[in-house]
Amino acid sequence: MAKELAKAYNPQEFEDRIYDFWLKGNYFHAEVDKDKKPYTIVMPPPNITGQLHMGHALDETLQDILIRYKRMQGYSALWLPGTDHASIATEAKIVEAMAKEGLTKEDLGREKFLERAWDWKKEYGGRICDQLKKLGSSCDWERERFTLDEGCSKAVNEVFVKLYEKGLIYRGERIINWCPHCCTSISDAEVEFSEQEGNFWHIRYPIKDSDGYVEIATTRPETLLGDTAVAVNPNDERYKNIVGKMLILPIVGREIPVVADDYVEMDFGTGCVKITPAHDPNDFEVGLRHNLPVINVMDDTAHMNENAGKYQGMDRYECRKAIVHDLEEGGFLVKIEPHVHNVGTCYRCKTTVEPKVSKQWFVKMKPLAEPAIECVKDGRTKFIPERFEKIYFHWMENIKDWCISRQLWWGHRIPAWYCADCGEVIVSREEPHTCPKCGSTKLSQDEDTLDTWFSSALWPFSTLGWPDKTPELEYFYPTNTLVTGYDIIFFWVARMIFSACEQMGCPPYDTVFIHGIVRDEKGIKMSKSLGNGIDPLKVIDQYGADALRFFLATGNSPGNDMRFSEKRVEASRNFANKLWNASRFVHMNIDDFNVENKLPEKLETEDKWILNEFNKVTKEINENLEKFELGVAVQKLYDFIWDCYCDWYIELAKSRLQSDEQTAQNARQVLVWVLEKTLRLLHPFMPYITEEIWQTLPHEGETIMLAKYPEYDENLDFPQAAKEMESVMDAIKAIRNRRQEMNVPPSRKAKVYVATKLSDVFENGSKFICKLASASEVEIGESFEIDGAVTVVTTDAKIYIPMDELVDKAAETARLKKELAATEKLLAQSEGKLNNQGFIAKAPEKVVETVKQQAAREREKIAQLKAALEALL
RNA sequence: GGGAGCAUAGCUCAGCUGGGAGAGCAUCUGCCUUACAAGCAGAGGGUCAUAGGUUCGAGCCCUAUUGUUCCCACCA
Repeated sequence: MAKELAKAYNPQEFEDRIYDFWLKGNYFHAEVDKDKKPYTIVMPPPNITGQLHMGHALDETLQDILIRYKRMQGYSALWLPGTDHASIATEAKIVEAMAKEGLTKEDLGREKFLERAWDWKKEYGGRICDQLKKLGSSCDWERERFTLDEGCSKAVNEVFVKLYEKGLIYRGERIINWCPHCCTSISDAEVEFSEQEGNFWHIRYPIKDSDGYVEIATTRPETLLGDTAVAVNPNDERYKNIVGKMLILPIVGREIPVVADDYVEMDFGTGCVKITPAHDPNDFEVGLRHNLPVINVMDDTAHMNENAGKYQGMDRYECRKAIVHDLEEGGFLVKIEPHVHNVGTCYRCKTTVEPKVSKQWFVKMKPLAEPAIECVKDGRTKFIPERFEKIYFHWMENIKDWCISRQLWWGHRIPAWYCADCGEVIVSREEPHTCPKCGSTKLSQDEDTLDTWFSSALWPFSTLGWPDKTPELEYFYPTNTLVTGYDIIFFWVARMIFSACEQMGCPPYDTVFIHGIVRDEKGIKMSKSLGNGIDPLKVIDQYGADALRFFLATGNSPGNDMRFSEKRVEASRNFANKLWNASRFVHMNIDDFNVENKLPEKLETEDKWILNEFNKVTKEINENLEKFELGVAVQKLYDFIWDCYCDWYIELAKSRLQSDEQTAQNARQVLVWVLEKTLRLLHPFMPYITEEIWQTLPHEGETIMLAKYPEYDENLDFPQAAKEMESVMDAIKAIRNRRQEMNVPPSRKAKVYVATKLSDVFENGSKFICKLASASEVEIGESFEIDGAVTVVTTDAKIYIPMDELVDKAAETARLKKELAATEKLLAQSEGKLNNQGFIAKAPEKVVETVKQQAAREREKIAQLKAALEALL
């Protein structure tokens, strides 16, 4: 490691080196250690197809802050990384690549296709992990997992078989969402609704053996081909007489019945609804109730099939046009009304999904949802922020069965086999060789794979070795915190919770820490199609990972979206630079001496002040971190480092560093001690720079990563000294302010007279007033009578600066009067409170005391101001 | 249709269990004060969306309203 700091802060020069140093030291690795308490985070596995984006950067940063904090607190802190096979996304990518070679999946066959997929995974699957490393992520790479690896696959089969045996997984013909582009079923959660402009086509359906007709309206005329009834409300007087009669389906000529069903709303449209059980979820239900035939009129790519007669082969939208045309020709079309409606689209490819009857595998959700609701209700798992619990409950309470089979090859193949001879369905952990029912060996495995989310739902325990009883599982499970965006609560969080409750008997973590999404500078969601995404790697190249992390941590409050802001990344980099330079200053002053990282016996007032401040901020940061208020914590650290340590303490220490050896040595020790502890406080947020600096300072241990996280220490409380120091600091600020107002350059020094009751305090502080308030000399007394002086009043002092030629008596008087009026107003407020019986009686004692002190200070200041005014006249 | 978030300085946002409004950026002024101009010292700028209510006390709690964003459901 570096022995000294480079002149300029240049994160590119050390970030990679430090990451390697951590890896070599194996510091990220967490072991089962009975002497330590475990703290576990499982990383939301990024897709192997993914490239690091700002959303990952935020998610990873928050996790790394938490895990580093806990590691420094002495936990055996495991952050378990991994990747997701992302069946649908990856398969699409490979199909796309093959298409360039003029190949299709079918050309290659399942086996060869999977070989290609695995090759692709080997080549690109690790890319996202390398990118995570750039951020400084301290995950345990030895324990890296993949949702399709052997262990996870074993867990998947185990769960599938167990649920099947319990009757919680079944196979059946249901209406599912079909994506004609991805050519697979997708779950309800994977359908996104988007508003689209369309039409209502009003169509006449003639009544058989009559001149009459009924009028229906539809947004999808092509589904007419699959109509098997028209429904009306049983209470609808208008249609009572035709219930049970037959209609002639226009164009097709098929006879379909009129049925009565409560599902139909009388007030909407014409009160008649065409029923297409094969292509609409509601119609499907109606069809079941009335025993209607189900006629599927489309194939897997949403082209019309053999049931569509002359329309066979047309795409669904071509067919729509053709049907409308033919209806018009046949005189069936009454009118066309423009209509905006919500259309379900595939979350991946945005193609309009086609509801379709299909034989699929489902998870029965109701029994699984109950314990998952319970564990959040009783507080075993809590969401931060809490409001997401409502969203979670709402989803869980209204959950429908989960369609888990996908017509894809890349994924966990469904562990079900069918007997060609007797039709027996065999669900088994291992491949069966004979049918247990008829003994046949003609068994074939189900062609489908499972929804990607089925395997990620098991992630918190499958990655720790389940279903085997491993020591890791025993020790690290249940995990502690899950960090993720609100956008995948349904996809993932909810499914993890019910899976864990079912398989493990307890929820997978105690806290779900939710963050928002990172938008672009204008507040628009970053997306590939808009091209407004900002590449975190480029930001890291330019400003350093620490700056990016700091920005992501500060801009953020739990559950809320944030905007990317290059200006703020730059400000974060500037903060790192500030810390860097402060550290260089410390080095300049300690390098030629033997300085221990230990507080000296004798502490000056300013030492006590900085220690008091440090202790205060340490306490607060710990509290904030425990409550997941990372943004608040890091803001406080920023203020402490910049304002307290750099702008004040270093400046206060400068004169001492020039003083006699013992005085200087004491100052050096305090400088080092506070800096070293402060670096620890900051380390979880800015791991690289803190390690780089820490290594050059006197320290114990190999790495700051494993240094103990500072805690509140009552021995560092110095309230009295802190107050005294602040009196002097107030005076300095007030003098600076006055000089600035009068445009006096710092180079022009002036003697300062301080009239105060706290003569010891100011005697001690006079060197600071000289240095920091451009005073040539400070004289302290009870009172002074000085002509032609500028007067500055603070609570504890009345200060005169004789600068005859600059003093404008009238202006001076006006200014003092203004300040007097302001202070009197404040005092009136304070006294108002103190005279209020309700306040005295009901406000906490502490608050009353504070107001009393305020009032006293205000009175003091008013007295000073009045005296100063009098002196002027 | 149901639900949620947000509304605070010119801009972007913090503000933790109610107890004298903050930061970054921008603006203005003065400084190369030997760690830092990616800096130092100062200044201006806010009826905390609106109207009620609870309370000794409200940016924070309650009710309503307006604007805005999002989630869920979905009537053919």
